[in-house]
This record gives sequence, structure tokens and C-alpha cells, in this order.
Amino acid sequence: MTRQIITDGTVGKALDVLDIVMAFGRAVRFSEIVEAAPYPKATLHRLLQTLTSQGLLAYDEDRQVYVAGMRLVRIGRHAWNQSSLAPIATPFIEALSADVNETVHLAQMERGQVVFIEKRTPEAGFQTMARPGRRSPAHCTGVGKVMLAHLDEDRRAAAIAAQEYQAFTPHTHTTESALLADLEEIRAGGVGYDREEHEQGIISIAAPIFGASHRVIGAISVVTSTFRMPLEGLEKYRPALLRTASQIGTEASVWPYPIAQ
Amino acid sequence: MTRQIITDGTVGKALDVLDIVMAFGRAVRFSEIVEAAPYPKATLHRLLQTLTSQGLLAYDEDRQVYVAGMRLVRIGRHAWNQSSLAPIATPFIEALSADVNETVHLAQMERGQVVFIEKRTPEAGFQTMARPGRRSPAHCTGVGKVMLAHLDEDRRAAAIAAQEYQAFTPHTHTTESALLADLEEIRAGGVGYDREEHEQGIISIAAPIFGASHRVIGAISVVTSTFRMPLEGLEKYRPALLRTASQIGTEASVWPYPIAQ
DNA sequence: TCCTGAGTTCCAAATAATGGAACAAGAATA
DNA sequence: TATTCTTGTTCCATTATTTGGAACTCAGGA
Repeated sequence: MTRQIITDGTVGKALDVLDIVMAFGRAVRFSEIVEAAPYPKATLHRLLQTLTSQGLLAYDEDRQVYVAGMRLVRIGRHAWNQSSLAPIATPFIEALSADVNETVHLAQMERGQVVFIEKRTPEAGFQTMARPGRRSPAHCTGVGKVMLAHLDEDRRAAAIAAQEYQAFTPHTHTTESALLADLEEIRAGGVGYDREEHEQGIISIAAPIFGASHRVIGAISVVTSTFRMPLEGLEKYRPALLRTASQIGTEASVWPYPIAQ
Repeated sequence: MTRQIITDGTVGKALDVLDIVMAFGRAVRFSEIVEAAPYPKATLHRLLQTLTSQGLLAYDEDRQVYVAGMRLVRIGRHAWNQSSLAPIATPFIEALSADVNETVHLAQMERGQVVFIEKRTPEAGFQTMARPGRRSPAHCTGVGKVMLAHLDEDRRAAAIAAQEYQAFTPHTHTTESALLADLEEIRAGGVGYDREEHEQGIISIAAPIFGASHRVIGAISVVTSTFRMPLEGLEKYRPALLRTASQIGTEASVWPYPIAQ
């Protein structure tokens, strides 16, 4: 039973276009989308019309640009409440962040990639690349690796296959075997580390969140910079981190949160 | 040039199913969706597979239920930041709510219906039906009516045609002519009122938010109950309400927010 | 006036979606 | 253990939609 490599027909293409438009992060013209998308002009035009007519995109006739539509905002908010850990995890994350006086990230997994769901920075904190709603590769982030490490066989195989091993820093794992060795270590140690693998100077310690049936549904991490402390310094956050992850998992297990995949 | 009444093909159907699943507001079984959706079992099954494979839905094998997927959460959050007025309007709304010591709603329009984007309730406030991400009819809400009132001809005609005139209370407008008369009054007066038209005992005063080119992009309202004051009492909030709406509009006009429709 | 680039429309060929019916897999009952 | 019911999945010939090269429209220069 192999995974479909197919495009899911028109729906897949339409969502692909939606992702491309969203990736701009701003209002975009038709011609910009034509350049970025692998579809002929006529096809793309029809897809955009469909998306607009469905309310996933909105078209500003004055400026001739496409932006995200209100239906997307509404459905997304709904999904946020139902399927993201944010509503239940936020108080725990705030407490942890205040406790350790460092930035805390909450993430979940979307088809082998990490989605940052919530982020809490204490007063006088510094900014990381992660922003709620942003997506990052799993192979080079603490939260990504702990989720990968605790997936079941099938899901892990699929997620590993989806990794692209882009090297963001000299410390990024660039081969499957290096990643697998790290995952093994994470399973043994209970927590995972980001050793400046995504951003130079940024390190973190991450723990998985387990929902019902002991399945991974997310991860949290304490993030800091090498200017504040060496990697070993993160070790002291381990108990509080694991406790918080466990608390969130307990709260979450009464409701079917999406299993990481 | 008449509006399409078509279904937008497979994409439209898939999104229709998505809306149906989301409307449950909880994890749902296949059989429940079959009952609620106007599609044959086989077709629905394929649509759900597509949505799941695309990450808009997630399937929990243990409990055999569908929930919103992480891709939806991610895209939705993105849309929220880009196209909802929430990020820029929140501070103004908080200030207004604190100022008048009443609940304040922020709404935008999706194809003739009202989407509640943000809500601010002061300490010791009471709860209304509106919740961020929820959708309500436009014909019976203060925010809905002010947006309808200030749409341009074409959009208003389309939005009016989409109204269903469901009677929620004895005060709800149940005919197009009654609604049109109210809209006329709103254009003359600058603000709109909800006279217990959606919920018994709940009243509000609402003002439109104008973006670039003086087009309606949203609305805000001060909401209270008849236990606290009569309809006329809302009058005293008019200056603060209009000032806040204008401030939000000014902030918003540097970015192409979706025009109400 | 002619050109250029951006966006839109056309339509026959290629492709995907449809859905009734048969099938599989548990769970409940005899 | 056999039987039935309930729930979910798969098949495939028919039907409908999507595709995309090319032609077209339109506005703004040169």
C-alpha cells in the first residue's frame, strides 16, 4: 500500500496555486503568479477564478492583485480552535516561558514539515525566524526532529522521504543517515536538540507532546542563542520542558487532535 | 455579465464538504458526513480522501473521525495575518471596549454573510453568540447591515440576493424591502442598529470601516443587552465608535484588504 | 498609428469525476 | 459458530470537466 504520488486532480492544483499565492506573503499580480506556478496561463487563470469565486482568494480590482479571502480566514480560525494545540497549550507555554525566561515554541507537523503554532517570547527576548503560521523543514529543527523520532514506522518513513536536507548552516544534517542517527539518540534521551542547524547561533531543546494512544501530536521547545549560553546550558530546562509537554498532552488527550504526519 | 451560479467543479464540491465537516464543530465520522452532505457515498469518500491527502482534513484511524488538518491551520493563520483586520484593529478595539465598558465586535464580509473576526468583552461582560471565526447572516446584525449599506451597486445586489431572511426573533427583517429601508436609513445616519434582530435582548450600534478608495472592508459594533440600557442608550457611543472605525480604516488603507462582498 | 505586454476567452482533444452496485470488515445478535 | 447488520471501501463504464495552444481584447506608451 504505497502513498499516492498523484496530484489529487483539480483540487490539488487549486490548493497548490493557493500555497504559491500565500507564499508571497503579500498581494500579488496575475503575472507574478504565472511566473511562480507550473501551469499555463489559461489554466492558472481558471484556477484563480475558481479560488476567488469560492472565497479562498479575493481580487482587488483597483490594484489588480490577489490576496487571501475571507472564507480562508474563517475556516482557518475554525481549524485553529479545533485542531491546533494553541488554545489549550497557551497557558502552559506562557508559564514555561516565564519560568525559564526564554522563548518557547509550540509546533505541529504537516506532511513532514513543521508548522509553528504558537510562540512565547519573554520580555527582552530576541526574535527567531519562527512565526506562528510559518512552516519550516523538520530535519533541522528541534521540534521537527522530536516529532519525527516518535512517529510510528509508516508515518516516519513517509515523513523522512519528504525531507529535502537543505543545508541552512554548517551544522545542518544533510544526509538521511545523519538524521536517522540523531533520531535514534532522541528516542534514547527523551529530548532533542537544535545545534544551530537552522539558524546560526540559535539553539534549542525540544520535547514531544503525546496525545491519546501515545501518539505524537506536537512538540514544544525552549529556544535561546549561543550568546546567552552554550548548548549544555539547555540541559537545565529539561525537567520543566518535559513536565510542560506532559501537561499539554494530558489536556489534549480528551480530544482527537491530528496525529503528526 | 451575470454571476456564475455554477458549483466551480470539483474544487467547489470539495470545499463544500470541508464546510460541512467544519460546521459540526467537532470530530465527525464518515456516516455523519454522508447524512449531511448532498453527495453519494462513493463520491463523498473520494472527496474526503482528497481533502485528507491534501492536509485540509486529518483522519484519526483510532477513533475513525475526521478533523481539520494542519494545512488548514497554517494557511488560515497566514490568511488571518494578511487579510483579516484583526492584527491592526485589535488595539483600537481594546481601547474602545475599555472606554465604553461594553463588548465590541469586529466583522468582515464573506459572500453576503458576516464573519466575526475579533471580539472584546470587558471584565464582567456577558457572552453573545458571536465568536471569532463564526459566520452569521448579514440581514439581522448591526455589522452586517452597515456593510451591506455601503457596498457598491453590484456587490450589494449580489449580497442582497444571498440573504435568506431567516427570522431569529420577532424583530428580524423578513423581507427584502424592510431590509432595504433599513439600509437607506443607515446610509443617511452613518451608523446601523441591531434592534434585537438576531438575539432576543441583544442590541448594538455599528459603524463601517472604509479602506482604500472609500470601499467597505469591515465593520465594528458596540454590543449590549436591553437589561443594561434601552436602544437609545447606545447613541452615546456613536462618537467613539465612529472615531475608532475611522482610525482602523486609516491604518488599513496602506494595504489591500479584501473588499466586502 | 503601431507596438508591446498583461490579461482574457475559445474550443476540440485529453483527462478526470461520477455513482450504482458489488464487496470487505467488524460488531452485534441468534 | 453462523447470521445479520452496520459501516466503510473499491470497481469501472459512462459522463462531464479540465486542459492549454492560440487567438483575442485592451490600455498605455513610442
